[in-house]
Amino acid sequence: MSRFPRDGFAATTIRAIAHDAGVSPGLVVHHFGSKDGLRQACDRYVVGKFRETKLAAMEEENVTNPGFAATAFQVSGPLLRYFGWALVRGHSAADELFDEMVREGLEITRTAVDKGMVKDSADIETRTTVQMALMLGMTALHSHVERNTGVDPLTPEGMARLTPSLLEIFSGLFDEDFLARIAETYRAGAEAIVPA
Amino acid sequence: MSRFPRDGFAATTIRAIAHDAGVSPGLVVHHFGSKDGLRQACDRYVVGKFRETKLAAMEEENVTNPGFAATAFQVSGPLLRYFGWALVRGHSAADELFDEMVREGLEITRTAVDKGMVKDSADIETRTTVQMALMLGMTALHSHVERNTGVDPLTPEGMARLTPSLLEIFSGLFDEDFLARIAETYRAGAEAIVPA
DNA sequence: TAAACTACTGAACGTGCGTTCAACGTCACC
DNA sequence: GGTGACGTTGAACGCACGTTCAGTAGTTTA
Repeated sequence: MSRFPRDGFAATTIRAIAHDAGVSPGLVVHHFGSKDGLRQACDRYVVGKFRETKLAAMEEENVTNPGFAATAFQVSGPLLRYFGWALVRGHSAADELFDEMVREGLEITRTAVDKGMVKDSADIETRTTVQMALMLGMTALHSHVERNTGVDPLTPEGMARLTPSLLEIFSGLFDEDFLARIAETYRAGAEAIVPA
Repeated sequence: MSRFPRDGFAATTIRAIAHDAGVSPGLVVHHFGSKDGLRQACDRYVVGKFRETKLAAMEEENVTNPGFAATAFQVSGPLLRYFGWALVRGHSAADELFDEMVREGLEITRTAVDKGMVKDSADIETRTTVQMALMLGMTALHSHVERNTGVDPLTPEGMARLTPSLLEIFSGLFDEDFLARIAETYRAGAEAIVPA
């Protein structure tokens, strides 16, 4: 999980993974069938964990638009790093999760529009998809954000530090009162992570 | 340039590239020194082309915030696809171009803020960096946008179709009059690409 | 005309990879 | 105590890769 996004699939050898785990290369194949089987197992694990956290976040009704940002606080860095990698590489499990997130984001947005929290759109499906791609795309480029701001967006501290900017950028989507409310929610969340 | 982003670096063989070009594997090495030399030559070419287009776009003062969107209309798909790939893989040439784009974006934004076109921020550096990562990150996830909307954001048609959503999403950053003005500019640009 | 250079080939080399497999120890179960 | 299943090893196999190199043909230079 840590080697694949860092070194790439082909450059990551079964031997290296086995060495990390303190076992023999043969055992890795014995358990996962092949190198690709191991990658698929990683996919399943990461996507599963992501899904869990996402469900938990939605149950708390801790959802705003983009719903993702609320989730991101609670998903650990390596998981996000792997998910970003899998998205760029087009792994089917990651594809499905992306589509699922778009569908859920759409549902959430529609509800929020009905309640007057989020502004309507001539093409809400496209807007939601683009928004999801923007947010997840930024996580895929986390290293560049880190180099230019000094904080890694894949850490809770980073997310807390970057949220004010994200809220400014997306502010046009929200009703003013609602924006003030979620800004306050985020501020409280951020302070819990990085005490002022 | 087309194989690296599509198949990955390691999965792309010199033999396959040579076959595409109708030459022998030896010749590829003869010209570029090594496989990595070829990759660096691709980097240089793409980054160079990108920089040219970017400069041209700036000279026309066809710059809005995000300055990138205006450029994107004019950069071809394969170039953007390669740049997105290089960004995710952290090639040094792509890193440098990203940082350069952030610096220029910052300059443009500051000018626009002074003119009252774009709203000010408590942390304009961070906001601009995040904005750039969002836009370029979306291009790295172009396949997911295509799957969910039916249009490839890396084509002029795709950009034209997605721009209304992008303008909605970023609308909070702009002065209202200015927003109406760039919406009109984009509409004209889009119609030139995809006649209504 | 001779020499040097350049573009290019195709066979060969060595390496590191994913994968296979026979063998071994350790349990649980009958 | 015997038997089978399981986790594990390490040596070995075969393959595909990046790279090398001697050689050829055509073109430029002197």
